[in-house]
Amino acid sequence: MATIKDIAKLAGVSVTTVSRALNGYSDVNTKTKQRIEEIAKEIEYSPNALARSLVMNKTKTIGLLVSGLSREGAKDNIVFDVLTGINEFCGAEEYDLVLFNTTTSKQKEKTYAQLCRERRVEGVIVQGIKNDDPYLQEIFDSNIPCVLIDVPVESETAGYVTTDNVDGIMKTIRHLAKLGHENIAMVNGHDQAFVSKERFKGFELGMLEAGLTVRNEWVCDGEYSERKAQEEALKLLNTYPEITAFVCASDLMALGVVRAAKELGRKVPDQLSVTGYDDITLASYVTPALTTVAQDCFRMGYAAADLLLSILRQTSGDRVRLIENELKIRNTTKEIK
Amino acid sequence: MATIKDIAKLAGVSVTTVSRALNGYSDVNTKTKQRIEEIAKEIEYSPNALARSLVMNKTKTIGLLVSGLSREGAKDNIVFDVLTGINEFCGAEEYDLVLFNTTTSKQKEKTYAQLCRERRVEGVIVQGIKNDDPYLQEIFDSNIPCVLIDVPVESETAGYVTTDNVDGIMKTIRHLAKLGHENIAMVNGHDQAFVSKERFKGFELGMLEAGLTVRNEWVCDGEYSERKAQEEALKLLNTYPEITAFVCASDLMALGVVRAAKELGRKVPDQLSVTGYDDITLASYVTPALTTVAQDCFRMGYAAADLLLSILRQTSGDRVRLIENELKIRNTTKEIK
DNA sequence: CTGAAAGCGCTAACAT
DNA sequence: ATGTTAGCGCTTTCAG
Repeated sequence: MATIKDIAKLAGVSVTTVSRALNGYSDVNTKTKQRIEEIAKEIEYSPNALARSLVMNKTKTIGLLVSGLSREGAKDNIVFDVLTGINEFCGAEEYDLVLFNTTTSKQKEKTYAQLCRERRVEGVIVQGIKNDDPYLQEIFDSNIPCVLIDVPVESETAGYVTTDNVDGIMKTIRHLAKLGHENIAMVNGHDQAFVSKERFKGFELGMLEAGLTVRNEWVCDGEYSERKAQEEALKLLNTYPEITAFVCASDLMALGVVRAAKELGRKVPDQLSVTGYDDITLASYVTPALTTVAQDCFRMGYAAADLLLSILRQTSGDRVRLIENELKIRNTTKEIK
Repeated sequence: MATIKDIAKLAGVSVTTVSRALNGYSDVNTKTKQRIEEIAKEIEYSPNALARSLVMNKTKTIGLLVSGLSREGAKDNIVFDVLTGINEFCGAEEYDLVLFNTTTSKQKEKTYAQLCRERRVEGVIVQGIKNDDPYLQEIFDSNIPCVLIDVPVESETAGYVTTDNVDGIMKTIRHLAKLGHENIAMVNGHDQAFVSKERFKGFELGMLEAGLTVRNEWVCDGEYSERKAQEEALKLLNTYPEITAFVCASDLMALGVVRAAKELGRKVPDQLSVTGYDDITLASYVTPALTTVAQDCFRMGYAAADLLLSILRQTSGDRVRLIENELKIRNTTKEIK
C-alpha cells in the first residue's frame, strides 16, 4: 500500500512537503502541490488514518455502546432510529462510528474506560444502559466525553439527551381524564430504566392534577415486554373489572394489554382504553392504531451526536438536550359511556 | 494516558519486556510478569490499539457500508436485523465494527477503496447497495475482502449471502394456485435491486409451473415503497378487476396493496389475496396478518460476518452462503370462491 | 530471560 | 517554499 514516502520519492521532495501538500497547507508551491496530487492519484495513495491518529492524538471516531442491539430490538425501532440520527449527524461532521461489542460474555473482562481508550475514540454515545450496569459508574468516574440516551448523568465531560417523560404521561392522563376515565391503571416498565421512574411520576402527577387517586395495586411491572404486560393486564382486569383505561410505559406493552383485553372479550377502545409510549412503527399500523406519546428517536440520536461533538469542542456549557414529545391520539382511546 | 514506556520505567525493565509480558509471551520471568501486570493495573494502562494496528498491520476491525441507514429504513427492520446478526458474530470474534458514512453528499468524493483503506479495515460488509452504484465495480476491482448482502458478486476476495428469491416467490405462487387463483398480478420492486430480478424470475417460473400465463401489463413497479405500490395496485385493480391475487416483492408494498384494496372496497382476503416478502415485524402485527416469505435477516448478517472472517483467514474456498426462507401463511390469502 | 534498536506512516516544530 | 529531525506507542528481529 502506497505511503507518502513513495510519493515523496517519486516527486523528488521530502515527506514533509507531501504531507503539507496533501493536507492543503498554503505554504507549498502550486506546481509541486499539483505534481504531488497527481502522483498520489496515480499510485492510488490513501492516507493511513491509524498513523495520522497516532501522531495527532485525534481519531475522528466516536464509540457506540448499545445494549438493545439484539434480535428483539427490532420490534421497537427505537435503537435503530437513534442510530440513524447519530449516523446522520456524524456523517456531516466526518466522524466515523465504531460499534462496541458488549453483547459478548466477556463484556465484563474489559472496563468501559478500557474499551474506549483502546480504540482511542474521542467520545462515546451510550444507549439502552440499565441503571444497575457497572459501566454507569465508570462513565461518571472516567473523563471520557460521553452522552447518554435517556439517562440523566451530568458532569464536566458527560451529558444526556432525553424527553420530558413526566409530561408525556401527564398529557396522556389529561387526555384520558377528558374522556371521562377515572379508573386508570398503569403498566410501567422495569426499574432498571430511568424513564420508568419518570413515567411513573408523570402518572402520579397526572392523576393528582385530574383529581384522581392512584391505586398502587393497579400499577404493575410489564418489564417492557409484550407478553409480560399481557399477563399482568390480564390479572388486573380479572381482579378489577372496573378499570377502564391502561396507561403503558411502552407501545409494545400497550400491544400486550390490547391482547389481554381481546382475550377477555373487552373491546378496545369501546370497553377499554389503552395508551402506549414511544410511537414505534407498529403503533400506527396496528388495528386499532395506538394512542401514544411519540418520541422522535431520530432527533434524539441526532441531538446526542451534536451534544457530544460540542462537548468535545467545548463550544457550549450545556450538558442536556431535551427533545419534544407529542401525544398522538389514535384509536385505542375513547370517551367513556 | 499511560503507555508501556511508563510501565517499563516503573518496573525497571525495557519496553520490550513489558510488551511481551502483557501479550502473554512465555519467555518472561513469572515475577517480572506479575510485577508488570500489577503496575499496569495500578496506573490504569490500556493498550493503544492504534499503535498496535499500525505496526502489526491488523486492525481487528471490519467496515460496514449500509445504504438503508436512513429514517425510512426503520419500517422494515431488515437493515437492523442484519446489523444485529453481524454484531453478534463479530462480538464473539473480538472484531469491532466501523460504520462508514455514505449518507453524506460527499460520498462520491471518496472512492470505496479509499474509504476502506483509510481506516485500514480488514474487510467490509456491504448492505443495501443498488446495482447501479459505482461502488459495486470498485468492490469487484479492489482486492479488499468483502461480503455483500443480496448481491451476487464472487471473486477471490469477495462473496455474498442471500436467500433463494426465485424459490421464495415460487412457493408463494404454488400456495396461491392451490387456493384456486389464476389471475395473479405482481408488484415488483425497482430494477436497482438484484433481488427484484430474482423475484420476477420466480414469478415467471411459478406461473409456468402452475400452468398460468404471465400478463406483462399485470406486473408493475412499486419501487419498494408502500405508497407507490398502493397507487400501482389501484390502477391495476381499476383496469383489471378480474385480478384475484397480488404477489408483492416486499411486505411494505403488500401493505400498500392492502390499502388500495380497502380503498376500492375489496376485502382482503375474501375478495383479494395479497402476499408479501421479507416477514418484517409489521407483517405479523397488521390486520389481516400478511402471508409472506420470511427471510431470517439476523442469520443473514451472522452468516455474512462468518463468511467474511473465513475469507480473511482463508479457511474455506466457498464464497456464497444461502439462507433458508419459508412461506408463512397468514391471513391475506384465501381460497377463491 | 531481557534489552537495544529499528520501524510502522504520519505530523510538527525548527531550521534553512 | 522545502527539508531535517524527532516522535506518537507499539511490536519485533537480533544480540546478548
